[in-house]
Amino acid sequence: MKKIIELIAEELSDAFEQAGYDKDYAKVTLSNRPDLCEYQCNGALAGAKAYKKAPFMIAEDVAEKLGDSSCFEEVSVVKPGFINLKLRKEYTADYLNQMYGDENLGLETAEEPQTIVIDYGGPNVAKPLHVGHLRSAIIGESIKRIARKMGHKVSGDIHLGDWGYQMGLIITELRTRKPELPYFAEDCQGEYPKEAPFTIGELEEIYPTASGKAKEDEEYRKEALQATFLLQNGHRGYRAVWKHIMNVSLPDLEKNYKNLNVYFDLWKGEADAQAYIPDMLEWMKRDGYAHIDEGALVIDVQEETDTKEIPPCMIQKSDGASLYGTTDLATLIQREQDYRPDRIIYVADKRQDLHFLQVFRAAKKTGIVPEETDLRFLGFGTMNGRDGKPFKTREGGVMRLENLIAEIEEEMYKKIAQNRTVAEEEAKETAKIVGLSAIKYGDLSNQASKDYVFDVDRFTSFEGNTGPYILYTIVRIKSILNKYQAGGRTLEDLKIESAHNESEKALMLEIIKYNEVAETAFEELAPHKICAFIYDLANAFNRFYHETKILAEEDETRQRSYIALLMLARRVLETCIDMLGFEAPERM
RNA sequence: GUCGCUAUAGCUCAGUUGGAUAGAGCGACCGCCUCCUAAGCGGUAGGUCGGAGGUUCAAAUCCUCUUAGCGACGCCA
Repeated sequence: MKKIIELIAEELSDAFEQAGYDKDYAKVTLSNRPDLCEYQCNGALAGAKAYKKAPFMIAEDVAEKLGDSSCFEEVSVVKPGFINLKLRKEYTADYLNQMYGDENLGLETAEEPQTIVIDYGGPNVAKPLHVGHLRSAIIGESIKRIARKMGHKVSGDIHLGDWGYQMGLIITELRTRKPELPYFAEDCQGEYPKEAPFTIGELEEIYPTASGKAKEDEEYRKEALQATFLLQNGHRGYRAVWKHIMNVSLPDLEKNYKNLNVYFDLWKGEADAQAYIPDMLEWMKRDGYAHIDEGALVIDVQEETDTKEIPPCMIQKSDGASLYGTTDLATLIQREQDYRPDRIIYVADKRQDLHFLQVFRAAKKTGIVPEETDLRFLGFGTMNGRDGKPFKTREGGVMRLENLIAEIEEEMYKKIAQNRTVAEEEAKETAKIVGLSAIKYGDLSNQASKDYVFDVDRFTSFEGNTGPYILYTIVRIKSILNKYQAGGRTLEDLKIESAHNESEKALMLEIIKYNEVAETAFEELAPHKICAFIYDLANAFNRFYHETKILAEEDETRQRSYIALLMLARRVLETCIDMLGFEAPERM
């Protein structure tokens, strides 16, 4: 379905042309004066200069041609030259009925679906997830769902940190504790045990211990670096330990992400890119893309139009080891081979901006990625505490993600228990669902690129612009629909009538924006626009709800129209929160 | 030092890509439950859009300068 704003713009285009003006001026926007109109066109103001004519006159010429349009109930021309438009109620109702009948709610999916890889999450294996991982997971998951809703072929790739120094640290610590293990015997040729020599709990303790030791003890650090080197160069025993670490760690990561309603299609990591590195380096050198500078192998990425100096992309350290950029480029080779993506979106901390600029340029320059491929970096800001500084525990440490989630759930549980008398089991389950909405909505309702303040009290509140408020609205709708059906009535063959009152019309005008909002959110990779939309929609619904007795309505046709409108509102809301990555409970 | 980002109500944030009277929520104050979930709804107060210039019929939005905060700047990821 065409967007409502397009349909209006088409009417205006025709009118501008008929009146003898360029139709490029017929741009329509949502009204910023809802007291005066619903939609507006400011084209007459813009065209005044070109036609050397008072904007008011242009507006009147256009308005005259709009006179017999079936869209508008009212077309008025105001002061300098605004064209103010009000939709006919029948026209709005008709559009809503079309939405109602469309399983995609009027959203036009991409005519040529793109293959998109979204690189997000980025946890380090063997290290517990902490709040620093939250934004990437939440934003990436939402972008993935939005892109998918738009009809694209999307793969979410977790891009594990599974090949670095932390692996060497763990191996070293394990070796210190249990030197007798076969992995550390130089001459072991046989099979290694299938069972891992540690549990996830131990693993999570081993890493910080080793990391701490390495900072204190230079010898230990060297040993860990050596272990890292050996692992990366095929040491049999270390590879086996690495495999164990992966086997123990991945299910735990999967479980934690599942708690966040985050699911990856691809569990690739840095280790998977290693195979491509030697050839890549060879090729870079042979074809003259890379050269040695200060002992390191680098690719120049400076461009003439740059206003500042862009340091080269480094792909090999002077000691021969690879780095971040190396792995990212090698990963691009792998993705190019496996998926030939039209677009790759990286969701990571905005401080990595320069790094990705370097990698993208290097990838394009060397032909690793074709020129037309859209490499996009979506950088997000820091999650701060209420003091405006990076989020910490009360003790000042890094907050583990599990603890944060548990804290929110606990908070939600208290509120639910306070307000409703439901069974323990259900209250717990609901607290989980509502708590997740609080965390995710709290994050996503801000522009991703900005820092934001994570305020537990505010996010878990049912008042104002929060996830719980949105869910509460959906639950209200569900409740009415359930009661309606309980009366033995069906939800079949419903039809939306023209609005019967102001608040109903306002609700309709909100619902109607859905397809445009979804499209914009995708184009701009901006989940916060969906949040703003559903908040407005929830407000409009709650006002309508407050003023309209639905179940007590005696006129059956009218009641069925209300019910249809509710169904539609509910579908739009649920589709939207699904794009944000959470869901609504049955009751709360 | 160079470059980038940010600055909007007491607090937390929007602002439809240059348009009319800059909007929400929270907090404060005032109303509304015999009625589908009051976890709701309505209202009042609260602003020199960091500052100064400029472009334009029109600037929170574009340009220049400036102040403050944060961040990035070759061998970490």
